[in-house]
Amino acid sequence: MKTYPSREIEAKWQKIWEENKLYKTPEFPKKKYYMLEMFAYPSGDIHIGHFRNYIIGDAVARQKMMQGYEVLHPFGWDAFGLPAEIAAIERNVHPREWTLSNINVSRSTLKRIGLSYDWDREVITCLPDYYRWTQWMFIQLYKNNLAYRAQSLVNWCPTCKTVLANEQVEQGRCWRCKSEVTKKELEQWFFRITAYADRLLSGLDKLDGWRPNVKIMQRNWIGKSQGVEIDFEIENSDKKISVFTTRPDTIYGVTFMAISPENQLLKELKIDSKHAKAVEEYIRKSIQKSDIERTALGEKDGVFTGVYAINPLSKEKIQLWVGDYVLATYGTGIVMGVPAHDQRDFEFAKKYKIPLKVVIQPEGANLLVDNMQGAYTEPGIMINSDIFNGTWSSDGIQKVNQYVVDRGLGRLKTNYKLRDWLISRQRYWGAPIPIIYCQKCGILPVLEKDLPVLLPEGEIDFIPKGRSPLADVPKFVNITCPKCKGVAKRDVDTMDTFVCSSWYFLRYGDAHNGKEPFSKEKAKFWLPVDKYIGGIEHACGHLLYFRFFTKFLFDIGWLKVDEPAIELFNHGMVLDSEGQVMSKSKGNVSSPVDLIDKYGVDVSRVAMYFSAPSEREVLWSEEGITGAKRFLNRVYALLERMKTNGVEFDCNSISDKEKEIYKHLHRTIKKVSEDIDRLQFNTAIASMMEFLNQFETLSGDAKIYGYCLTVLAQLLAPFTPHLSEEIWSGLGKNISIFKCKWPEYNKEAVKFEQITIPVQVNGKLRSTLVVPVDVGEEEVKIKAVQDEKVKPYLEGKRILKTIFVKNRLINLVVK
RNA sequence: GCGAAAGUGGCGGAACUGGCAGACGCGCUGGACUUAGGAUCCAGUCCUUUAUCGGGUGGGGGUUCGACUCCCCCCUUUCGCACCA
Repeated sequence: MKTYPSREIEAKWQKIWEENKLYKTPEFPKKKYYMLEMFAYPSGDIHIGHFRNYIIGDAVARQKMMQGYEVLHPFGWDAFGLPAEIAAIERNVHPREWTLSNINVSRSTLKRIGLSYDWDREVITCLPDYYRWTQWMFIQLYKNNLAYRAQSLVNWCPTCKTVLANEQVEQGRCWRCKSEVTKKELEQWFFRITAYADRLLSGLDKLDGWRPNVKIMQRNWIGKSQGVEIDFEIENSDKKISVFTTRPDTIYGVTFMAISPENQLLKELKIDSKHAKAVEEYIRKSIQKSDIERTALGEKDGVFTGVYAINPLSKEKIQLWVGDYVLATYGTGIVMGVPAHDQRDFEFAKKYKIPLKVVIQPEGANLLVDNMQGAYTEPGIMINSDIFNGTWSSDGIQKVNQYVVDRGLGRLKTNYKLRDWLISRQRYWGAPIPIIYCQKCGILPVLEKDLPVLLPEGEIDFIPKGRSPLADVPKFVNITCPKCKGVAKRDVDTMDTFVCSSWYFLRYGDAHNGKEPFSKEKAKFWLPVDKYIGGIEHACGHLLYFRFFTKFLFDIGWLKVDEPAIELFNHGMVLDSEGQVMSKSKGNVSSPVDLIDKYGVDVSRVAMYFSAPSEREVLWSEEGITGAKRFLNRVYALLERMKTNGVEFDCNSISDKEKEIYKHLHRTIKKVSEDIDRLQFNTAIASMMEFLNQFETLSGDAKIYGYCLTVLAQLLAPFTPHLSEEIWSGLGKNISIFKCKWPEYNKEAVKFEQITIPVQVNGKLRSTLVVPVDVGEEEVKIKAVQDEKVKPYLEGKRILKTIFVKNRLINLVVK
């Protein structure tokens, strides 16, 4: 058998699709479906992982088209950002040039794959007609007090020489260059995402179409925890310091307090000369440490300040220590140390010989301070706790809270791990922050009519120096104040790329709007996204940010929905055949271009779909291609073998064998339809292979031949669009297969007339019986008992019980 | 450490609500057709056995007439968070 002419077929159909604008989405169609895949970062040509992501979305989009939906299936480029800038510096070209040329290469690859994108809606975030509206978003956030500038301790990447958002620090390292992240005190712009913490959390409960793991990751990232803030007085001072705790039931066990070295309160405390030097030294050393040095491995350390605090409940005098195991940015930055009931405090106290005090006693046991190998953190009975003695600790939490609140010793508090989103970057390649600093008028947002604030082109030295390269462009920096017309300066930082990608999905519905980011009507029509497909690596970054933007735009009346996507699907990664992540440095990157050059698009697609279910990772090797190639060759050959004309046939005049095949076909329609719904493409294809195996036994002049081929072409169309179109036109159709209705299965035909059911004796398979479908227990039992293979197992035994499941099995329990 | 997912032939994987484990494909073995086969077609392919019997879904226990599937304990792998008080 010759290989089918994939190259010609692909070129032919891609041209026809383009000429007929098959994938152009109309403006306000009757029945909409928004199929979105995460847009691409143009750091080179697209790789095999993109290929997988996009062909998954493409299959869904195509099936939806065939089901009568007008599908919004757009594509775009996340084109600003550090990686492009770094690559451009390495190659000594302008980031813009580098980015746009990558986009051109990648776009033409995507077009060669023949994906069903409406290219008229393409979005490129680094172009002024897009980033103008990114800046507009900033200004709306600013006007609503959700963008603010603050001096704070921020994550600093010493290699990239820029600050990073919390979400961009992975295990203490920069998400891009993997350098250890340090802290720096800087004044920066933040988005107040924490104002939405509760809604971002509760909104997750409504997202039934999101896989649970992403929701769990977001929940953990938001990290809501309810507790109480308790005030401690300082001895010989009128100052008070507060701690946050979720275990107020252990309050009588506090034997020290620890404050983080960065805490500003340290400067206000009166530390005597005996301790001051050691404290200062300790603070200096801690702040220099990287996050990794401070958190991982090493044992906890600290230094005593000489200051004492008073426990507001027990009135005991306790030592105040500085310890860099205390996080500066969580709670109040001060913790109460309960070494008997908190493992961290336990380690710290052991090291510095701080006393332990047991206040929670496990039921029926007696903890002895001297014998404790670790903290006891489980619930128990409160002891040594004055009026609370005898209370079960989990009830004690409520009671102590009440006590504290009633006496004004503290207040209930909810804390989140989620921090505000730091969005300024000291780099060139991003959307400039649209803010003006006027000596007289202060901080002013750029007037909306003056947008975009253009990124200066031309001779710019964008090699990182630790300050934004824009600071060195006087033409950019120095302007007149829009209010007083006096001397003013622009903000010289650019925005985190994740700001650009937080709203791109809204632009697709109205990609060329020059007056607004998007029209409200169009957004109302297209949103929410029906299905969003992308990698799971964005779980706590982009996928949180775009929810935040959606909620914000909902609040200010631009959107009618407050969650962006109904369904989220995270496809698995594509790894090399040894299970390694593909990367340029390892030289194990597979290119989809090589693949489609060698085998054709449809064969490559089938090989990828068939290799694993979509959510699972794929160890990619070309070995799997063979099966896909054979399969499609055999499908193509069906057309040449056909000797009948047309697809009509009379149900009453077909042979039994044809009837069998007809029924098999309808079971296949059912299976494929259901499998596409749950993105189980591997089993959808397997079922079509099974059908093909039977179909091939049919002679070319069989009455149902044409009909079977028609339906098979349709079922295959989401996966092999080019081949399906070719077969379709070969069958005499003169309209695209994607404009024709997706086949529906005949409910009668999918039923079996006869089925084979297993006969078990004591749960072990002994025989099988062929019986009419829906037959009753008695009839099956009679047959089963008489079965030659079953008989020996019944000899001399009594049937105690018969388990019969209709159309499933019969099990005889004997003794 | 905490959280999540997963562990099935030589390999990728199937078995959706407990009901014939290994669909479908790759690979392999044998055969056919061929000057040739890295093309195609046919047959076989979990282990053991000539066949039956028996065993078998990471390991151990349990529930059940019946467990890859449910429950408990353990092991391994991958991912996420990582001193969040």
